Amino acid sequence: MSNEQQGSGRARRVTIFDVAAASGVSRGTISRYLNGNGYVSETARQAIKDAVEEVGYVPNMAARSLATRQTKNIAFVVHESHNMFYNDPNLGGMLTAANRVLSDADFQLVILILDSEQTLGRIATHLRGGYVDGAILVSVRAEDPLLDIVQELGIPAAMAGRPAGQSSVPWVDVDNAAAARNISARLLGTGRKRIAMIEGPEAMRAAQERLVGFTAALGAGFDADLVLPTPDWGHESGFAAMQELLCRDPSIDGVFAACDALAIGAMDALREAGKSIPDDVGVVGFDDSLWAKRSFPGLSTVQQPVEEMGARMASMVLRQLNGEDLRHSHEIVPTSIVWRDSA
Amino acid sequence: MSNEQQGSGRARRVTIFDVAAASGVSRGTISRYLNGNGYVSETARQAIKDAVEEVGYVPNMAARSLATRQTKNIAFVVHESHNMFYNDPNLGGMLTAANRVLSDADFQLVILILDSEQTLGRIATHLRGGYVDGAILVSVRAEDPLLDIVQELGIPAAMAGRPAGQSSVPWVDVDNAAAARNISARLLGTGRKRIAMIEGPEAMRAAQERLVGFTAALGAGFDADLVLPTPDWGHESGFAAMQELLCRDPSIDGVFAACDALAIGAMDALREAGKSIPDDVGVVGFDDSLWAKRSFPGLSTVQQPVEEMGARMASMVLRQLNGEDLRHSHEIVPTSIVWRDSA
DNA sequence: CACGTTTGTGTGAACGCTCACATAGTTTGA
DNA sequence: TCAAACTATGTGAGCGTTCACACAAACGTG
Repeated sequence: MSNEQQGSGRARRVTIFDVAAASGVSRGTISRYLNGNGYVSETARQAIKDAVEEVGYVPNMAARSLATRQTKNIAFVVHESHNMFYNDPNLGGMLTAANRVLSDADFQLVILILDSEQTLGRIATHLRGGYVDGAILVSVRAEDPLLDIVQELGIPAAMAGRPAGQSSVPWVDVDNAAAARNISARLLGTGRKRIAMIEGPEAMRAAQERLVGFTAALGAGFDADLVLPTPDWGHESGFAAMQELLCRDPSIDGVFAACDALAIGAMDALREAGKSIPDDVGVVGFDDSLWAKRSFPGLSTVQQPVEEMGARMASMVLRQLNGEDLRHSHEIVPTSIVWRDSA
Repeated sequence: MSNEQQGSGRARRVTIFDVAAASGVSRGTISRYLNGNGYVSETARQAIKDAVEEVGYVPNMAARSLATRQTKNIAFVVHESHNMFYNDPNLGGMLTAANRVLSDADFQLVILILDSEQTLGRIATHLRGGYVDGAILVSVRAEDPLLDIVQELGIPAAMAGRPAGQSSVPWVDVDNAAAARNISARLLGTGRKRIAMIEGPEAMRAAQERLVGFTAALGAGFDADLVLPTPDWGHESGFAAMQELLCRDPSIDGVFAACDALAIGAMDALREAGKSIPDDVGVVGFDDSLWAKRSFPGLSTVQQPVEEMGARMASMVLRQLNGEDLRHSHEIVPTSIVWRDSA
């Protein structure tokens, strides 16, 4: 059934020479046929095709990479410590879309997980060692060493989210301010009078931008006392922030949380305080993560066009591979709102 | 700040020859130093170390792979269509653990997503083209072409879950029957009298095994009428199955669902039927997925030792790389129970 | 002190591919 | 009709490593 040699010694690999022998055509022509450049006659074409089939030839990537200096691999680097990898469907969407775009261009996406100093070194080696032709970076943190590495290497790259420091790596991000303004306006439209915002870590750009949108939406109804930053984006922080907000003003009837996890935490706190959602208080979030889908009641939130982002990052890398200079450029993609039952 | 050449032409790569020139030592010695085999004097060692630093040398993986016929890469192949990638924390745990084990052995994990016929072909090429030395397969489906490819190629591999057909690829799985028996017994221990099971797709081994455990736990209290298979593992199927079960016997006071999604669906159906959980009916699931954590009330379920599984698969691959013959072998790992509020 | 061992080093040939160049036949066009 | 294209093919060199082998020095040991 299987035709590989078993047992003693490693079987000699099938090489382009075998195809040459079987087809009666030279290496050069076969290479041209395989890579689709240069002239190959119809007869040769057919002979090669049959020979490839006959001997079971598969090109050796290492040899090809060595000769061409490219691998047809693109890295998708994920910070595991951000933990988004498992909880965040956004990441999955980006992955899928990027994978599709790259596949179409005959590139293979390889995902690298960054979860320790040791891994950082290995990934750096991976990138500069010529395993990949380009990189897509997601969940990049402020002052990320990865960013420096990619920049220094000068390999084609793209990242999700606006970088914290200055960096030449092109990025794609959503219009946080517009999204925040839209969903806040919609929450306002349900007749709420006292709307609070759980801001997220105030040092982070995304949090700041979302606050801008929130402020714009509320206009005169804005009250700085009802905006509370949190140390992180986590569920527990949302819980604590909501408790604090309720202390400040028990009459709060609407909450915009800067991410879904914060919103879920806030809902838990509200429930514990005896508030009903959405009757007493309307809650909206940001991200459209799994939590939003499975929370009770379903969380109204901002849906990020993650597929779009993934696809754009992929094509940014591809374009750079094609010689375009995309340094310092960026793209902003629009969001939409998913309205469920929490407001 | 950055020292790479900009602009015209591609910069010549730094090779082992540059290190040789800078250190006054030959290629051979440098190679021995880098790979840690053979003799290298302390003086040479130091000189090489300095030279590597000085010229900024990083070994070229393609060249190394070509010469050694190995890549130090292990593939982690995921069926995207199973959609577990995004929803299932189990997968994330396996990934992390496998990554850790492989990193320690100086291997790099690369994740490949299988989401179409086209991708299948590409991945097959990737595997046989010599991009990786081995593969870890998760969410393998019955009659998976991937399994055939891996087997035919004869590359070191390991998979999660007992394969449906016969296959020589070693696998790791949980003791489904024991886990099902344990959690069913525990549910029984809460004083339930009429316990139903939502079995899952009855053609699937995991479903069958869990049924065996369930039957064993119930003993004389078992009633075949209260076991219902479903067409798939989805939430909607759980909902429908629960409705059917309630028709058959409205006095049901306990439900064991063969996976969390089914359990969540069942809970929704129970709620709709006016039953309170856990007072009227106790519900338990299987998997400890995100759904279980965020459901309301929190779902009591079986926790799979995913890290353990990931680590074991990784070391299975490593051991095969080391020459061990693991074909037709397998390992069973024990589960634990996470008791929340749904029963 | 001659001889085997251990320690250390350099060199040529792979590894399997692509690319540039050389060569040659076959069309075109003035 | 002869040169300038276009079409088609083969060949040698090179991509950057490792590995086997040859060699050489230093070190016991009988």
